[in-house]
Amino acid sequence: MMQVHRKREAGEEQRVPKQVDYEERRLRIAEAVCALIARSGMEAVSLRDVAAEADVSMGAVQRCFRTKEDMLLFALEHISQRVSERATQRIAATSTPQSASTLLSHTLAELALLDEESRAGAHVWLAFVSHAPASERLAAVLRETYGKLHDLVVWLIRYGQDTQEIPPHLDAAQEAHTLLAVADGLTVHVLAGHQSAETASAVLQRHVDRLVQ
Amino acid sequence: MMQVHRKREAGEEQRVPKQVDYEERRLRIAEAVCALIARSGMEAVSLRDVAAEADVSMGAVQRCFRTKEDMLLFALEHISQRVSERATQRIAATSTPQSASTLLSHTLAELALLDEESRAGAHVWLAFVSHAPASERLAAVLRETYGKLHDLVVWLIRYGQDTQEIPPHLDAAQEAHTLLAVADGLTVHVLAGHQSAETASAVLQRHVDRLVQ
DNA sequence: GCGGTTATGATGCAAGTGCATCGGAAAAGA
DNA sequence: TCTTTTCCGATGCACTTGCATCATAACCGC
Repeated sequence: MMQVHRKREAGEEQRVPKQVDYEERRLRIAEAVCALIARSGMEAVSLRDVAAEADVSMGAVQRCFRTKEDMLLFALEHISQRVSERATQRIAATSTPQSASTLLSHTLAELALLDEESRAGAHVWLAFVSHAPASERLAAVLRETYGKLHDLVVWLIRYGQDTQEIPPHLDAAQEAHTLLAVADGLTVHVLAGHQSAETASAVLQRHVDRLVQ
Repeated sequence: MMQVHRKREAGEEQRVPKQVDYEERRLRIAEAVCALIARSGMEAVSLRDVAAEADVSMGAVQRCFRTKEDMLLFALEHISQRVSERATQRIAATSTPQSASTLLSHTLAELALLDEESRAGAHVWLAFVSHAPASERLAAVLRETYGKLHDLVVWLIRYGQDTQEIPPHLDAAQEAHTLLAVADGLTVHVLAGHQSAETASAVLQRHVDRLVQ
């Protein structure tokens, strides 16, 4: 504990400083893991390749993470957090109150990871889902994240019901499940090349539209 | 070609017969691959483990498939075919004409791989989707299968429109995309432990119900 | 029967894996 | 300035991987 970051106080002369920011390094490695997964799948992730991708030595990777599984777990937590964060920010950032409909569709589009720069995230996410049965710890993170996202969508639906955009007789939890399922399914379809991102977001939009009627 | 199965005509005395049914062996190996993927993920699939799981020698595996990727490809084609087959059979097997609604929900439940014995299939399918970017050949199979499934659902929807169960103004292709997305999304959710198979099929059922109104 | 053909399972091999170890360099304390 | 402590990155190691090779064993037409 008490991990103070003392790095780079003085003028580090072109050499990497001795004491490095661990948190930053971890994130950097997590990004490298995601890039590798997105490029060649999860089974292509080796400590060496990760180190090379993150442009650090293998020893540094091992220092940051005790085992490979720890590293993968951190990477998953990283992108989980980023996804939830982005979604909630999208909501909180709207200074002018928007309609529940647009809020919903924007949030879900965010969650479906349809835009190009989220493609990698989609890959990583799916890779972890399909790897989950092999690691209970990964599975736990996935469950937790899904739980949070579900709660978020439920909240949005209830908000829509409060503003009378969404029929009050609908079961918010059920609708949230369906919406999340559509989003995830579209993610899969885009990733599998069955749909383009454009048609996918159109499908999503239409589904939300039908909900608000 | 002209691969006649002459195996096991005489009384094979406890020793494996010399000429073996290749097709059967391939299938057996494919099953072993699926079992391994379902149990421990795709990166746990090694030729040795597959051979052990299928209870054949490693040489036999190498004889059946020139490379590991060929093996995986065959396994994917195998389960793809099984999934489509099961779905179409579900439709064709109904001697008494059923309502489009029940046909749709049954077919989609089949495609969502929700029942317990399809769990492994779901795993395998998802593993391949997340592995697809690393192998164009796998991706091609996925696209083709998704295309077929999409056509199937479109056909069902049009059928429902013919029988006036489904409003004629709906775009069958679009609805099919949504339905498939819901099915796949639910597959993901069940696999990730976010939903139980029961709630998932309830969600699916409700979605179909709303379609037919 | 019997050579010829073919399938078989064991073994070899180079490359790659995750992880442990270690010499030495930088920071801290005197 | 000199020890001490911390920490980094390279190397080593035991193991697994996918694939190639090979002697052997079973079937075939003759």
